[in-house]
Amino acid sequence: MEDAGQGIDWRSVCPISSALDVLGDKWSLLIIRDLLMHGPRTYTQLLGSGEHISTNILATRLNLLVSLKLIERMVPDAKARNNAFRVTESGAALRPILDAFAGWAQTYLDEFHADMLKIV
Amino acid sequence: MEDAGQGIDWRSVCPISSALDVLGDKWSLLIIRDLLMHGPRTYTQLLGSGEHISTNILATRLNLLVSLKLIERMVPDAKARNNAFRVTESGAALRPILDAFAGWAQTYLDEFHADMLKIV
DNA sequence: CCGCATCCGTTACGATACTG
DNA sequence: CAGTATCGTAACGGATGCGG
Repeated sequence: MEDAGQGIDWRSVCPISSALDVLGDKWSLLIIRDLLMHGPRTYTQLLGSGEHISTNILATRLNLLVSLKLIERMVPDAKARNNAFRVTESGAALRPILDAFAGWAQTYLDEFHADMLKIV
Repeated sequence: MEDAGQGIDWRSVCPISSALDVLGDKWSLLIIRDLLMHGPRTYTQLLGSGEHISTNILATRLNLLVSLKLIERMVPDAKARNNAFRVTESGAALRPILDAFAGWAQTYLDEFHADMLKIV
């Protein structure tokens, strides 16, 4: 499958809306988070990441993120086994956004989620 | 319904994960965007916003965002008719994140979505 | 074993009709 | 105007199977 933006139904021409068409789900940004925090990680390593994503969802998300070039395989033309994923420039550019989400949550979600980590 | 964080199943203690437990969907941040761009807006005005959210989804999201204090009604104890929603401090604090999403999309989604607005 | 794909029950979403 | 009720569809989530 060599499609790219075809997989996405862009709701409008608004850039914010378009960003959410790609990242507006519960898993994509967590995958990016794991790759940014730990460096390259394999499929199985990503499966073990704290929150519990199921196998089919992870595979689907990884394919989408690869097709949109937010992440890539370390060895492009090797077989999947132990061929870790890493962020591209596009994915790495999301780091400030993830940091901002963390700060926002610590400030404004504290009263609703007392167990949340205070320092990252 | 006077619940708050009970409505949310927090997946982990990670602040990023927790932020996405609240905002990790296709509509919540778009509602915040509309309120930040246009100021207070009524239910019907929000319904008319470019992307087409359906009535039940909007009502559900508004209730969740109110319960988590990201938005509030202009006149707390008045009836719903013409009682617009506005962002609280919590919701307003998301403005830099939305701006960052816009910039990211314009830079990295351009090749997949040529019609996207270049300037906001 | 690792990296998925498939099957299937459950949940969320989305469009439309309808109500106070 | 501001929602709720209903119902069909799509996405999710867990279990399992299977090739390399």
